[in-house]
Amino acid sequence: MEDDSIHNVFRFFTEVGIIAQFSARLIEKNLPERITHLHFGLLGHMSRRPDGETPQQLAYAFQVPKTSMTHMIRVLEAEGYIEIVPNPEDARSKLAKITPKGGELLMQAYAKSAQDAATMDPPLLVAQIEQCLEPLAQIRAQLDAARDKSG
Amino acid sequence: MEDDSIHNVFRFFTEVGIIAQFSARLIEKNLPERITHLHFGLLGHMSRRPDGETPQQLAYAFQVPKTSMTHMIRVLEAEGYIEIVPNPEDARSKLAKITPKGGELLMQAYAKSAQDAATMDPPLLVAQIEQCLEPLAQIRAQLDAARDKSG
DNA sequence: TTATGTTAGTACGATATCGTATTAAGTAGA
DNA sequence: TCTACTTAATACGATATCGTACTAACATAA
Repeated sequence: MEDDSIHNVFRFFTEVGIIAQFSARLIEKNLPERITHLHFGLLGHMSRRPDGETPQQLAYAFQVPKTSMTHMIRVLEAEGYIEIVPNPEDARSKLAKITPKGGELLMQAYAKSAQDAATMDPPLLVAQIEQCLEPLAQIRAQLDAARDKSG
Repeated sequence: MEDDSIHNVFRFFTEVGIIAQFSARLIEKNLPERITHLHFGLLGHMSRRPDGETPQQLAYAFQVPKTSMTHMIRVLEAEGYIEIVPNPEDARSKLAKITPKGGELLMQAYAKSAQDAATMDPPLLVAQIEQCLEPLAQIRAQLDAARDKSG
């Protein structure tokens, strides 16, 4: 790879890192005390999987260690946003499912954050976001594929 | 803002979040035990500011609480990657400067990560990266501006 | 100069992250 | 059905994050 390309890759990662941090804050401003953007992501993930997922699957999907996922799940359960039920297919395992209260939280936070985003400079922002959405999705898919090979 | 646009904003944040997490891991694989991608970012930042910056400025630049920055700086200093000197302009304050050892670490980690990125399978989509670099920079600038208003 | 308010950094404590080791359950071969 | 191996989740401990409260230094006005 050429020097210029390498430089661009790092610059890309830097921009992406800053934006990610910003979006995390944007979301967390509209979430209760102990709930983070990762919890929000978990709820969104589960809302698309009504049958529930195992902690293992969730840890993989969010690329965090299993022990961290154990802890996050406990917090969500303690607050009533999800419920943990035994996994009928495997007695070692469990299934985490979103509750109505969790769905409620998800929608509320979504709506409020959308409101916040709308008060910036929507026309410009929206145009630029739409401009990089496809390339970003492709890059992410690529990184996912690379990660599956290396672990 | 329209429903579609809102949806795209969230999708954008999701993609960006995943990519950011990936790049963090990519870098941290090439850093010593206690050093994270945020420390790496700090060193890069300081390398462009040979006169040093105050913890306050660093906390603002990286959008972390002051107390978190205090801790990060301590780790970097304990490992010899930066040095802390009194701020001649303000006796309450300090200046953090990168040391030669810190510059060394920065370059090594940069080189190794570049190597990793270059040899990735499947190969990185450099074209797509370059395609969204400009829009991303503009989005980031816009978010920076919004943040300055709200704190 | 004193009084009042602001700012830089940190001590401290609550909680979060995550690596290592452990337990319980599943699986496969002899 | 043993035995050995693998896997899901967690207990535990070290370290990190970050909110609150504090101290010391600065600034401003009277």
